[in-house]
Amino acid sequence: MDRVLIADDHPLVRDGLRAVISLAFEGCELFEAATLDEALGVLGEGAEFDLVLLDLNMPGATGFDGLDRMVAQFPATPVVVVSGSHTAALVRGALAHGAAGFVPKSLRRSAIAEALRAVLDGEVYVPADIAEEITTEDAAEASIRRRIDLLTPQQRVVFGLMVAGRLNKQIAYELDVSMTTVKAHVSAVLAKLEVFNRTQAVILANRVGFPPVIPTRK
DNA sequence: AGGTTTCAGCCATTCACCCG
DNA sequence: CGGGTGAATGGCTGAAACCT
Repeated sequence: MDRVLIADDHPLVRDGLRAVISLAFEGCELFEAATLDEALGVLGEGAEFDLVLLDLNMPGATGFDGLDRMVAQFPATPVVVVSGSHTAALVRGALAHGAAGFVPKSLRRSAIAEALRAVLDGEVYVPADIAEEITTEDAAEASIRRRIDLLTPQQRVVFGLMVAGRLNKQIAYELDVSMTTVKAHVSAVLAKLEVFNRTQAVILANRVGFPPVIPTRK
């Protein structure tokens, strides 16, 4: 590893990363940036970088847009996200936006060095515990989708209206059937989704992005 | 025949309202 | 304020009609 850019607005964090990298990768040339524009400027100077360590929350960047801009402008440079928080959703989002790895700031020095080596070897690095959490979540969501697949077409329509927040009475009106019919469909949906009430069903729907049904009848 | 859709009837819970 | 009452709503079950 020859050239690394550390992009973080906190000098203390930059110092810490600098110490870890210079210890683990002897002779490595280190560059620093405190804002997103500064980081993009350094990368745009021409010389190739082996790695960028990017903080998601820097001046000029909110959410994943800083990562997006960097990946779009320098697709050949691996970007490792360095973050203070490390929820499964955040890690998943970072990877989806093109990050080559995710390193929590709470990680041990040796683990950070290992993570950077893994990325240099072409791997996508995620801490083991978070990877496990993501795998578990993926399995749970797959299970929800399997259960939703069991619904009949009419049950899916009713479910969609439930997700849209409609009462049984409103669903009955929208579909031009009796309320008891709607209740039967709702009961079938709850049984197939293995939940006890519509609130839990709607939560499952939102978790996997099941679309609400927008009624057409006036 | 078996699955889907529809319905009536029933019970439980929640909430607003009224009355003492 | 607390208890009784009725309406609204959610949910379950059994049964009939319909479709493939």
